[in-house]
Amino acid sequence: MAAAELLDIGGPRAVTLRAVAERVGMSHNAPYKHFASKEALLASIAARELNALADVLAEEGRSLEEVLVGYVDWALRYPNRFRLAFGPWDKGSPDLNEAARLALRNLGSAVSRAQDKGQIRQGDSERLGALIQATVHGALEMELNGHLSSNGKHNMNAQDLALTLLGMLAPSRVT
Amino acid sequence: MAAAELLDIGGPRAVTLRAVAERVGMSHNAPYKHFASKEALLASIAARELNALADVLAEEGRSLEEVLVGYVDWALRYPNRFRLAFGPWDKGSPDLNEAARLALRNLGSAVSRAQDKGQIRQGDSERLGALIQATVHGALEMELNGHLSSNGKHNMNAQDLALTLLGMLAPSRVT
DNA sequence: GGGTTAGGTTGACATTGTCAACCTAAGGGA
DNA sequence: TCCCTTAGGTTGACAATGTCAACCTAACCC
Repeated sequence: MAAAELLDIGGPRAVTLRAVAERVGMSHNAPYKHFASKEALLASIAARELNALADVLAEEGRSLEEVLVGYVDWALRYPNRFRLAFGPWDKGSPDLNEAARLALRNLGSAVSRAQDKGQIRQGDSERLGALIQATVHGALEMELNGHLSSNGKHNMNAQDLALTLLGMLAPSRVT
Repeated sequence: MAAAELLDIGGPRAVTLRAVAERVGMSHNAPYKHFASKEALLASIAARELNALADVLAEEGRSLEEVLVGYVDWALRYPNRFRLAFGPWDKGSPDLNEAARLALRNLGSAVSRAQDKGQIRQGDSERLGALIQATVHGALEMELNGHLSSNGKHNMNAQDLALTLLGMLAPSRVT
């Protein structure tokens, strides 16, 4: 997808319908033969990215820790794709919402697996999964927006925070 | 600030230089006498909002739990201000970064106070603070973007997740 | 009193999303 | 075989928007 490349190179501002059209060697209105609007185009690549992310998260044989690190790596490598995929979607297209749900569900199942293996404490796995999602998501957003490094002396990063949370979720010996 | 009102009413798309100017009863170029660019205007209201948030977080006599709930309430009441304040700032203006640091520092001191009172476990307070920040931030963003309610059966919300995290950070009895 | 300047105005321009009208070639039924 | 639909593409136009330049005016200071 040409739009995703533009997004990677020049950020969201560079993703203009005309630039996308030119990049594919077509006239400025060609995109409208494939997408109803710019919003639709963006939603399309967002869904694409979310599905790719879901695949990564679903790879078998990975521990929860590895899954989280993979997630963080992906987001840091493609910050703009990450922001687009999880950004605000006024009228979420059905497949976009579906992809988001799938990605989060795959993360949730990794959490369940970790619980089964006794790596993190028992309890409402759905809530635990949401908690981990929120933390990783927030840590990523803060790191990407520079709200983490500017914070304290030892510059923290999203991966640190994710693993810290995992440590705190370790099964407490007595509680 | 007229821009903030436009932001509340019509979302980010409604915040246009010309609309702001018209709302103040001036010509379409008047804003340039006060702000160098639209970016600068947005950064200005973002800094304003962050300072207001910092004040709320700094109110004395509030427990960490109350501080977090206040934070969540503010973000949910003014979603667009929240997104703008913590959004990506390419070239962060100095006062904007300063305001962000202040808000986060106030949250951090609330964390330290909670540690002193024995409400949450000891340990690197800076890291714990960042962890809480990340979780609340991520939970808010997910709730605002509809990634939380669409997730599971019991519809979770940001406040739930924040309080859940606090519960997990309670001092473990034996560890 | 004259000049500087903060604040405001009008006019213009490039960019960008979007709509409308037109075109063309592929294919499918009559 | 011929017509007709249609997917995909093109050009031209338009409104909205950020931004620049030029001009204007009143206040204020030396």
